Amino acid sequence: MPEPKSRKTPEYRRIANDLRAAIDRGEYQPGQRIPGENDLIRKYEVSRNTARDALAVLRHEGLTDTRRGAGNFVRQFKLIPRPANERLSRSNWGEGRSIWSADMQGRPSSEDVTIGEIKAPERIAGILGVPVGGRVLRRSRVHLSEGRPVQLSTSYFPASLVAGSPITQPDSGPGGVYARLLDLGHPPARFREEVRARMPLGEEAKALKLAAGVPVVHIVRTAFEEDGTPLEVNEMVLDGNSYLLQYDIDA
Amino acid sequence: MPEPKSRKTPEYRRIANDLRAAIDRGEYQPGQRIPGENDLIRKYEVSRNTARDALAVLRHEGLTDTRRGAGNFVRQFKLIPRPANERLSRSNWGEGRSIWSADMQGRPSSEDVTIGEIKAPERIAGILGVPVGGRVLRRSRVHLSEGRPVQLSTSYFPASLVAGSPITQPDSGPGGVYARLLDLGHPPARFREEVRARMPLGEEAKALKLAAGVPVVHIVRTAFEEDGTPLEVNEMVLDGNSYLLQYDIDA
DNA sequence: GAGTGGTCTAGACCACTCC
DNA sequence: GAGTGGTCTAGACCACTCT
Repeated sequence: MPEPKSRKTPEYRRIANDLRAAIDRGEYQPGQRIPGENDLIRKYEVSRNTARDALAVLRHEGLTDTRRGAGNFVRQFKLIPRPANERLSRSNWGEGRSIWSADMQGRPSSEDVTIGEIKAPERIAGILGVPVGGRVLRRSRVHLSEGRPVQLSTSYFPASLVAGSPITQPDSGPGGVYARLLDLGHPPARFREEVRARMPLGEEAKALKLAAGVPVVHIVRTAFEEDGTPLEVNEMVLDGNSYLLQYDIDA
Repeated sequence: MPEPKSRKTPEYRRIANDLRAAIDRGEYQPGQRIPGENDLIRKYEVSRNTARDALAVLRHEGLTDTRRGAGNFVRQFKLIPRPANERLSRSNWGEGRSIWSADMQGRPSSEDVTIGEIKAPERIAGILGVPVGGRVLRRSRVHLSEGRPVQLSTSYFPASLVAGSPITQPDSGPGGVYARLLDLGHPPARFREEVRARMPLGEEAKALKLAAGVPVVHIVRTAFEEDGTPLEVNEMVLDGNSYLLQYDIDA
């Protein structure tokens, strides 16, 4: 067979490298099936576990999807642009469009909205500037794109700030929660987003139907009033392969 | 796709869940060793591969590091803050501090700086507005934090723009390349960063010494002149577990 | 029904660290 | 040297898809 580039590269990695190179060369297009376990067993004369290990490398790199009973398929990445600055500009939410619908080009959708008052978790209390255990309103939702769950979002507000407002209702009305904060006399003036990449927890992987080897983007957004008072903390977990985050910055 | 948890969770997942729960409960602190293959074989009376599969789950979730001959250890996350807006403000690079040293609180370090003129790759040409195959200057470097490689960075400039300037030299001088663009009469006025999360390619994993199951953050930053002319494209690949990206946004 | 991947067992030899 | 994880073999039964 081909020359080992290094005596000590394990067989399963060499096989994985072969397959990856073939994908990069375009021999297997997105959505197409690549050779399966039995193909690799025959071609490379290895045991089943070694063939499996090779395929697992690609799966964990996020290059392929594995479908039981069918095979391994080159994954396709279609990115959802997420222009943070436009999304959060007052001219956007100030005029009856919600942040999320702006995202989806007029095809808003979310499900499993759950709302309730809870005792502030420590990290949220710290950001919102309320006592640990103080009351906060929690709004949780799953956002869909083309029927697929792509984002988990949980917002926290000081309970006293939003009591009795539509923010406590599943449908927060035109312009979303930021427009309602404006109605309450507390328009958000600045936002800060803190972004991390990590692997999903088991629950997140399930809720977002993530394939193995797909990282998530974890965003914590804080909305501030003009005077610097924090109004809302929004924790989001996005399918890392599906999103392209865009930020505009002035020099 | 949906998990048939109704009945049977595979044994290796149950073991992984047990271990994860113990880590979450704090029974194993960051840096501490968790039970190894042999421990699991004895405790759960499973074969070695099943025990290995359980440990692999945690490794691929990024929760543990595996050290050959030593064991599996709870990973510790120390985040490097990366405040994008401050980093890129003119008051920062305009006064002799480089973007990177601002990052590192006065402990700049980078290695393997490679500079050369190349023919513009397609995606770069498209952003910079130069013909495909046109000449661009490429500056590549590896950034270190505490001796550890944490970021790969490759910048592209239209070759004609920067010819003869210190930007073509390994040491671009005080304030870095943005200060030099100012000297050339083309100060950057706006930046756009496009952020994605994905699993590292083999080369990236090696260059950043990434453990298995650690995603990378892929950032493409474009610097624009006041009139919207693109001046530079900087492609960065960051250790996803090490960075906390911070963006400030006005409503 | 044939083929696929998911899980699991019970061995083996090796390279590495130092519990 | 004992213990650890890395790689590999050669079987097995199962659940699932339909290549």
